[in-house]
This record gives sequence, C-alpha cells and structure tokens, in this order.
Amino acid sequence: MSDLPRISRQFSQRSVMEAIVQGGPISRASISKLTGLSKQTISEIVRGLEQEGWVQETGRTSGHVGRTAVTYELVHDAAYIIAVDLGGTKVRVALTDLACQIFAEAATPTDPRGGQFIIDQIAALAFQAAARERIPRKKIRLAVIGAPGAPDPATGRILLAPNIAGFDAMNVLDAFEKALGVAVMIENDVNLAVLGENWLGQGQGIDNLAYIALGTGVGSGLMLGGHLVRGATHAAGEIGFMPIGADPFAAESLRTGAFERAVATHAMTERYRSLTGTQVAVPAIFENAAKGDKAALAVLDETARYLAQGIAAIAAVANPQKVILGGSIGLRPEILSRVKALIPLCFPYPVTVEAGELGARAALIGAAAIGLGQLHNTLFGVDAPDGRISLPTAQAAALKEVVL
Amino acid sequence: MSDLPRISRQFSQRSVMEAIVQGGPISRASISKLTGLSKQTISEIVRGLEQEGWVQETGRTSGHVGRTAVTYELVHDAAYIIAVDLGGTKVRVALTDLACQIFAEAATPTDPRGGQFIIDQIAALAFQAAARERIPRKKIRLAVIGAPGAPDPATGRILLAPNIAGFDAMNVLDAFEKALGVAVMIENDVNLAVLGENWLGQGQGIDNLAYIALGTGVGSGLMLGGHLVRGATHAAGEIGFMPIGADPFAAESLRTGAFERAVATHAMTERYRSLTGTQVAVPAIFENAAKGDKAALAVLDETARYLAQGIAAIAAVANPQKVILGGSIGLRPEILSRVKALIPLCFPYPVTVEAGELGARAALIGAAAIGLGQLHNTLFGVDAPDGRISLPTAQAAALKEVVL
DNA sequence: ATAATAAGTTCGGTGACAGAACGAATTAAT
DNA sequence: ATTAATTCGTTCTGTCACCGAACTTATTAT
Repeated sequence: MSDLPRISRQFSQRSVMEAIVQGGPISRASISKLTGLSKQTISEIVRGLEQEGWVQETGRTSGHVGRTAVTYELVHDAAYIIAVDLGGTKVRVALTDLACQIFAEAATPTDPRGGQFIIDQIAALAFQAAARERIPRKKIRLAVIGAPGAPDPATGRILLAPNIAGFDAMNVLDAFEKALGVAVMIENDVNLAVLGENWLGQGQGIDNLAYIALGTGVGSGLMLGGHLVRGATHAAGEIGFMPIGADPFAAESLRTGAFERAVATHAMTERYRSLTGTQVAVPAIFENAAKGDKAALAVLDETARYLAQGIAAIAAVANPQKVILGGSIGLRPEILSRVKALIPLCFPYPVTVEAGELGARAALIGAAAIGLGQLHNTLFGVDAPDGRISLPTAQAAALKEVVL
Repeated sequence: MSDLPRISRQFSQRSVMEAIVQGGPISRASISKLTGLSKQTISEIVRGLEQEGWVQETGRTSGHVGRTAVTYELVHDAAYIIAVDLGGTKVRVALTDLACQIFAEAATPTDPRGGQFIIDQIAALAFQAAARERIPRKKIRLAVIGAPGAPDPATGRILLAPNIAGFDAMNVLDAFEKALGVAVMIENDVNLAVLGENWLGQGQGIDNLAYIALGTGVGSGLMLGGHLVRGATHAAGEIGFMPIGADPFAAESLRTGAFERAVATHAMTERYRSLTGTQVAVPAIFENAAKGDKAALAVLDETARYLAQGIAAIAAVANPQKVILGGSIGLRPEILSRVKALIPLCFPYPVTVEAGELGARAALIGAAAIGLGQLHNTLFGVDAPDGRISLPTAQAAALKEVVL
C-alpha cells in the first residue's frame, strides 16, 4: 500500500555505495562483480554519485594484466554526523564522517543544572569540535543522542530518566533539533552500546546479542535477529525491575527494581556495610577484594551470583548468542570470571559472556553506527526501516580520542 | 550485494495481491487508488495474475454514477497449505486455502510410538482431509508444522523436545518433506501461538506481544517489533529455565528449570500434596478451589504469584504491550484474575495480561498464518525475509472445526 | 437528451537496468 | 618489437516496469 517510489534505482545505488564504502578504493569493474549489476549500470550510478559529490576518483590500478582501472572512493567529508552519549555524570560528543571515521571526540562533565543547559552544552561541544576540524555546519546531516531512559519518538520526551534533571517535562527531541539545527535521533544509551559492540567490539557478526550495563543502575540492550529490540514503550531492557535478587513485592523493589537492588552500586556498598559495618565505595571494595578481604570477596561472589541469574533470565527469554557486560561494575574482570563460573550452575545451555571491548565508549560508537546507517539509508537507500548497511570496520578501528 | 532480480514488478504484484486479498471483490480502479499505482499498471498486473490463475472476475459493481467496474477476487482454491500443531498428546491438522479460510481441521491423539510414525500419521490425516475436500495434491504448496522444542533449520532436527519420542535423532524436516511431498517449515508451537493470537486473537494489531503457554511445561513466544524472536539457537522463550521460583542453583532446576518447577502442572500438584497430603490432578485442584478448599486456593495464589514474577521478568526484558496466557493452566480465569492483581505489586509499569482467545488452537492458526504469509511472499512478493503480509481477518473468522 | 462521473484502454513516453560488441590500455609470451 | 591475452570501460540496442494524458465506454442524475 502507499505510494511506491520507483525503488529500483535507489536500491542499486545503495549497494554500489556499500561496495565503495567497504571496498575502499575500488574500480567500477570490481563493483560490477561484487554487486552483480552490469558494468554499464555501475558506470551510470557512479557517474551520478560523483556529480553529487559523494564519491571521487582516487587513482588507477596497476601491476596486473589488462587495462588499468580507475578507482573510486568515498568523499569522506561529504557529510558528518554528531554522536552523543549523554550520561548522568559525563557527556561525550563525537563527530564522524561518511567513511565511518570518528575523528573528533570530546568528553566533559554533564552540566548539573540539567534540561536546556545540557542541550546547550552538547551543542556547544559539537560546534566547537566542528570548528576545530573546519567542518562547515551544512555538512552535518544528523545527530544521534544516546541517553538513559526510554525515549518516546512520538512525543520527543524521555521517560524513566531520573539521572538527568529536567528531561521528563520537556520535548528533548525538539530542543535538540533546535539547538543543533539538524535531524536528531534519540536512543537509549544501552541500546546504542549493543550496536557499538556489534559494530566494532565483542559482538561483531553476532545477530543475537545482549548488553548488560551494570554500574549505578542496571540496564540492558537487546539485539535480536539483527534488530534492536525496543519494546512497546521503548522500555525493553529495563532489567532493573526483573524479580530477581530482592523480594520483588517489597515496596522498595517497586521503586528501584528488585534486580537493581541486588546487583547495582548501592547493593554492593550496602552488602559490604552489613558484613563489616563500614561504608566503602565500590572501587574500594574491588581493591579490598584484591588484597584478600573476605567480606569484599563475599560481596563480589554474591553480586556475581545475582548477575548470573539475571543473565540466565535474559538467556531464557531471548536466547542471545553472547552477553556482553559493560558499566563500571560489569567491566570488572573479577565479576566476569565469577559470572562465567556461575552461569553453568543455574542455566543448562551454554551462554557466552564477555566484557565489552569498547568500555565506556560503547554507546558513543553505537550512536555513530546507527547514525551512519541511517544516513546511508536516507541518502542512498530505500527508506526501509530495517535497512541495515554493513559499515566498514577497517577505518573505524583507527579512532582518535580527544578528551577536553 | 548478490544478484538483484528486478524486484520492481514483484513488489507491485505483491501489493496488488494484498489489495485483492484484503479488499475482497475489488475493481482495478480501486486497486489503483489503494496502491497508488496507475490504472494502466494495475490492468497489466491483474491480467497477468488472471492468466496464471490466481485471481478471477467475479462480477460488476452497480448503483453508483459512472461506468460499472469489473471486480476481481482471489481464486480461493488456487493453492492450499497444511497447518499442523503437533503436541505431546494431540495432533491437529488443518487445511487452508489462499483466501485464509481454514476449512478442514482434524485432531487426533499423537501416535505414542513417536518418530516416523507421527510423521506418517500427520501425512495420512492431511491427505484424508484433502481427499474429503477433493483437493488435488498438486495444489498443496506448503506445510507448516508447529512442535514443541527448538527446530534447527540448518539440520532439520528439533532440539529440546522431550515430549515427542524419537525426534531428537532424526531429520524431522526431511522426513516431513518426504512424507508430504511439499516444502515444510517447522516452528516452535508457542511461537506459532503468538502469531495466531496476533492474527485472529487477543493480539490483533499489536506488534510487541508475548505468549506464555502454561501447562505440563512452560514456554513463551515473543513477537517484538512485528518479528518473531527466535534467538541464536532458536531457544528463545524457553522460560522454564528462568531463575525464578525454585532455587536456580539446585540440580533439579538445571534439569527441569527453576520457573517450570514453580508454575507448571507438577509444581501445582506437588504444592497441593504438601499442604493436604493427597495427590490430586490439576483440574481437580481448580474444582476444589471453586468449592472453597483453602489448600487449593493457596496453590492457585502461589502459582499465580510466581507466574506474575515470570511475566514481570519478560516485561522487564522485552517490554511487550500485551502478555497472552495460554495452555491448560494459563487459560484458567482463576489464574488470570490473580495474575492481574499481582503484577502491579511487583512491576512498576502497566502490563496488560489477557487469556488467549484462540485457546488450544492458537498454534494451529499461527501455523496457517505463517504459511499463508510465506506463500504469498514466495508466489507474489519479494523474497525478503521479513516481508509481512497483512492477512484478512474477515473470512478467517468463519472457521469450521471438524474433529475426527 | 444531456451532463457528470467513473472505469478501463490506448498511446507514447521514461528510467533503470542487461547484454553484446567494441575500443583502449596494459602485461606476458614470442 | 610484435603479437596474444586480458581486463576496463563505453556505446549501442533492447527490455521491462512503470507513469500520465487522452480517449472510449458505460452508467446515473438531471
């Protein structure tokens, strides 16, 4: 139903672009072989892309029999996207070009005043970075914001985001679009983390993936069958409320979440306090455990025990091929090793668990991934909602970190 | 990448078919308006479809100004599919025509000898039904088998299907294809149940749906974002192993599943026995509860309490818009009412829970749904894996049940 | 009868491809 | 140095799936 634009050209154009993006400098003849389209068609499409400024000649092949081929590659600076990871304590902003190169990255403490202040802060960061790299604003096509909570695309609001002041009452999407002057996508930060790990981290090539971010709170992002799972109200992955760990019918569990009460920061410090009588922050608990402190070791054991159960629950429901741990607690090897040992004791099928490879930058890289995918789709592709493009990993591996 | 067939025609053809399937008898002019394709194109496509025998003229419009229109509709008996719900105790077989009408249905106890005997039994049932309705075998294009366990399309085996003897060792898919002589799809029965309820039952129009089948065992089917969730090893929805209810680290939980040990048939009878000292079957427990038996009521309360937690876990992970209960225990109103009351006490966001509308036939209807979708796609559509066609609900509502 | 209206066809496009043939450029073999 | 083999890229011709406008046909309302 609905008007069908002639999708044929778009479709082919997209696969040509994909071949150029992935194949680096590539000749038209090679694109033809890769895509199965005729040489003639490739020439036409490439001519079009060149005229519009998306690709350019880079050189010629040599050293093989036969005529030399003219090679083409992306015009890297034809378009840029802004990727943002907005956390309760830190904001990270990155700029990415069409070739998936993250070449400007900035991190700074989140403006505690919240609301519009944060939005202005992010816009300033992004534009500073753009100015530093001499990127004209016109070339910025899209911004992707990762934030805790459940962004509702219909209203532009972000629900369940207690960590960020003033976001519950405003239309965050509109505010960002106004401040940045480009189209904005808002996505849950843990969802982006799955995408990030799927693109460049632990989850490469894996279509069924779960990411568990464990720190101050717990959240999970789920990629099933290659698609991000968002759920009916974009609240999928709010696993803090799983009825595991604390008594789920307790009033406090209804507020904080039974599982969160069993595994997150607060649970660990409380557990340590009840064993020793002293209040100690989480990093110190890990340090003490390394020194052989029995109470600290017990805290780690118990936390891992509940975490293993949480992973088992996710595995039972969604059957991911791999579960990636992230967040300040989840990235700890002490937790990972314990969880790996415990899972086979409470779940019958093998579940691979690993720590995230991208650490705290997973969500930022995921934001870049989703933005680039979106950009390629809107510029060159069908506007199919599930159009996944395969982004190249080669260039992207060479990331520069520029902390302000 | 890969050879792109000229997909344009296919695409349009599919939407024309969709309009005809849904719009009942419909004129070419109306199809044009519906699809946005030009009248001329519609005429061409319809001419093609008519020549190939998929649609036919049915009459003319009248009573309005302007020229009368020739209306077209599906040739209902142009193709058939076999839908099978293979359970541990019962086999259901149905035949469906292209217009989504289930017009022959048979149910009979599963052959206890298992393995090839079951396959032959199903083939016999299907062919008997076909003969009774004078359906030539050539017109049967596809069979969809719903079965417990995790069918592995790569090997054709069904894993985790302890209820059906002899299926673990054989290539079930091949055996069915040989016996039936048509292409066969095998799918988990609970997954089909979600599709069934999504098509004609409680879940109509809902894209994020969970189905929990509770009886001898527990299983769940998940539809997220309109797609069936199967997981990495097709084991998604094996929620019996959620670490909820019994101690998940107990050896018995590893075998049977902690959640299954807390909510399924065996759990209820055991619970009743520990309270009263007498062993009573599940239906009797419900009867006793209706009579006011305190022990029976306590059993229902406790079972519902664990079930509510299980639903909370699924809701926390996947955030479905609605959770549908099925299975001999799940369909009971006594359970539903208790669960509805308990969920708000252990989960903070609203979760709609309802009993399935299709009862025990959900999986069978789901099998028809997936088969019809597949058939429409392969015959008229792009072979996109996610091509969902919208099946009409009107005709399908008029189902006949023919129990042998 | 005549106007209005809707259905359907005919006719003449167009754009996105494919495929064959051919020229152009290069290396390898003689 | 010449020739053969090979590969690149273009030109030319053709097909297919569409669209839009104009036109014919059939019907009801006036």
